[in-house]
Amino acid sequence: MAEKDFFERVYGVVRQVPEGRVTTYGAIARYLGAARSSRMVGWAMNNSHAVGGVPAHRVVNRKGLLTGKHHFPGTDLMEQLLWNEGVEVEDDQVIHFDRLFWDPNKEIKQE
DNA sequence: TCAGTGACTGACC
DNA sequence: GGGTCAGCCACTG
Repeated sequence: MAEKDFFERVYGVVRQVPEGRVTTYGAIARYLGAARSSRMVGWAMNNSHAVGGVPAHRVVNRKGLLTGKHHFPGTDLMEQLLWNEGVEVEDDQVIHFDRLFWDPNKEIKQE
């Protein structure tokens, strides 16, 4: 893969997340070879609004918790977006997270 | 320049 | 098995 910015790689991975699926900060960080820099993934999401086209609502923490929902314009926008894609959310947590989890390491795993 | 903070995670007790 | 600690890197005051 080309030597793109760390953020660009994060965005690239998030954009590849299929509709109705979710992934985690850790999975993305691991895919980028920075498993211990998962916070940077979260930071990238914080900046994703400036880039646009990044379904940040499909990115949750490893527990399937919508930890970043408060960073969305609407209080429940993140949850609404997930519901709109067929992802069930309850108590700020993705239901059947294990089933909906989309691992870039397994789905992409190339380059 | 230094110190604090954050949309996280894994290890340790 | 649940709470605590440290590591990671970038940004802000």
